[in-house]
Amino acid sequence: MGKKATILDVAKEAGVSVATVSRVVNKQGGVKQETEARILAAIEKLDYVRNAIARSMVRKETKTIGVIIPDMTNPFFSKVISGIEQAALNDHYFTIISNSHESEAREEEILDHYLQRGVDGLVITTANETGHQLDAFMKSNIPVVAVDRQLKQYEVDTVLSGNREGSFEAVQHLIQEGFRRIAIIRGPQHTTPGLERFKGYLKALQMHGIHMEEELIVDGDFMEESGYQCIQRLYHMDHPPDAVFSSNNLMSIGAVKAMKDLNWEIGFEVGFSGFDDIEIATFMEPNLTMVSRNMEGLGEVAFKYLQRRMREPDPSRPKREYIMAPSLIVRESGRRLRRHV
Amino acid sequence: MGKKATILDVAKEAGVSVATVSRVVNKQGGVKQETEARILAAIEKLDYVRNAIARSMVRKETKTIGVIIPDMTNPFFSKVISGIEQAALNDHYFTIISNSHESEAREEEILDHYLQRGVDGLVITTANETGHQLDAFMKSNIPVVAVDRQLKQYEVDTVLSGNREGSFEAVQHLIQEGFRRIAIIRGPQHTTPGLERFKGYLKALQMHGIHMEEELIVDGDFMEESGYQCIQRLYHMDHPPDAVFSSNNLMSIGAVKAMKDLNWEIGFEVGFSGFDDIEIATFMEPNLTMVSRNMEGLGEVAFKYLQRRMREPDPSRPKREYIMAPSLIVRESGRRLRRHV
DNA sequence: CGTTAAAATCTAAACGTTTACATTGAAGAG
DNA sequence: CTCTTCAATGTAAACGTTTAGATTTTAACG
Repeated sequence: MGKKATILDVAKEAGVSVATVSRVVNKQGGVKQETEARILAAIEKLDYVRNAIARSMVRKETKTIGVIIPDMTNPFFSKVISGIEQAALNDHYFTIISNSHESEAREEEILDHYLQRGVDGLVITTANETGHQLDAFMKSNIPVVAVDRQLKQYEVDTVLSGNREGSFEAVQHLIQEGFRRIAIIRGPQHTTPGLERFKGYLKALQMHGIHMEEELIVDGDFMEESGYQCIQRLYHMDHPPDAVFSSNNLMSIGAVKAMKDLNWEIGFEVGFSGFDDIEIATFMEPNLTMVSRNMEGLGEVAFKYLQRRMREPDPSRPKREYIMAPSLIVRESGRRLRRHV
Repeated sequence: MGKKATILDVAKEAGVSVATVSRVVNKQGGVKQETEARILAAIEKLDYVRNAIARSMVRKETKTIGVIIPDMTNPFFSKVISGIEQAALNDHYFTIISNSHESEAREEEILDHYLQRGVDGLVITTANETGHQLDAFMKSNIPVVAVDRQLKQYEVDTVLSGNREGSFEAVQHLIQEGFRRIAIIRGPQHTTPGLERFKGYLKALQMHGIHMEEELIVDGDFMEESGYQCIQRLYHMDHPPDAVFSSNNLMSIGAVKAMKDLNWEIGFEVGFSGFDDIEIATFMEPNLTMVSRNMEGLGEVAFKYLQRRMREPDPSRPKREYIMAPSLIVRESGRRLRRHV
């Protein structure tokens, strides 16, 4: 196993200059058939493969985009990433992915790495929407798009889902089915999804003339365990709610687990709906009414936005905001069920 | 926004040579306190950030590893990747991830990209265990480790789970609970997990003197839909099985869905167990007995193996094989339940 | 055959680092 | 005062491409 063949080796082998080889490798045309054939043969013979690093060096582009999300183990993010990666690869871009674990420090570390590495673009679901962690990044004029959360300090394209609309529908559905004392398990209020979904909840109550009760609002952190805890809390209240809306997938899982453990029967004793569909939704008895969204689609749009910025860099072009409408999948958990005795 | 500052700009600003700057940036020592301070100041002033591309160019390493898996939307893989990424980032390596969608063509495309990009190592769950898709890759002496599937044509480190042991235990458990006509939904037999899990099934039958029935062996492709179809087929047989073992997570989901649709009551009419735990396992009534494994751990080990090869390249060092033992989580679906009438 | 235009090819600089080796200056030894 | 040593720093080549501009070849035409 000798050294790797370079473009110079190929040039020598084919008896031409490196420029000519470069032209055929890049399919730029302007090379005689015969010469091209000779070069192709040399490439084949020497197992030449073009060094993308050297190429990036002179072209000043890496054909790589960075993606930072809190946790790719969350099905929502893994699907979003999958959408991004798919769209990117079709456009011959690579995707570097890192988990921030919701840690701002980790996020900055990753950003610094990305900066050194020189990604052509960045997709981020930030751990902190109001922070300044992107200062250095912005200075270098690398396009950024925010997904699912906003970047309040910066003017960047953003791809969101209709958080407010989604939770509004889910809660309204509970109301229409006759539930009145509806609790919400909120997500962190300093995040867009957390806050907006709460607003949707409020709006639904208001539109139907239902008085909001402070004690029916409990706070989780978008993780499973907190969903579990919140249900425990609600169940043991003096006047438990007659329905619960959960603000995200992981908390819904925890919530449902708790209800099962408490034998708090969904549909019969308590109504339920939640944001983001989960695998278990269709398996439960009764099955669960959920807000569903096209996660892969979200990722695709994010890449499309990024792509545009990468192709036509123009910092003065105003930022765009894309909001993808979610849909409510009505199943049974939002209905008032009565047991046939 | 002017051009980015280079090491030369910093050198000029600080009134030293690029070599000295390089030395402080790389913390190599041998630089006078005072000089270092001046250089640090210049770096600060110019917002200098070292260009990793140029660095890679001369160091001939990219500090990047490539990961190819069939589908990161599958919770198993997303967890494995998460483990890899975590371990890699701790060691200051980046992780490039691509989905092959079980397509060999896609896989080769990705490999080619990785080759050009020059990853320092590769972790792969290959779409085709007997193919020659890595020929080009191997020529360049880049370390490779296979995860969850083997690379039959190549001598590479491999990280697997105890597929045979896992399914053996799961099936044995069914037997011990009194089931006799146990069907298996197999995965593709040209993959290690597919084949080995089948072998575990056979071994369990054999050890307990149970005669294997051809018709109880049905083939899926590790995807949800095939699990659904297989159950349909089994249910409508003249003599349906009294228990079913499913070879992977996605097929288990499909299987359970089908059983629900058919009203084929798990635990009462039919026993069930499956390889890889799934979220819904604990929510079902009865809940499901499953083989569970430490997926993040699998990823971590994969990186460790890769790391060793990257650090101490020695093609003659024999390949290693790590097999992580799974554990059976006994719940109710593997028991014979009787309804209290 | 000479001229010209177009096509094909070549030359060499540039990209931003790292690093082997060279140089400088100062301290210490004799 | 000269020689040696060592620490600090500098010089320049190398990494493997791309590409603008220069040069050569070919084809076309009269």
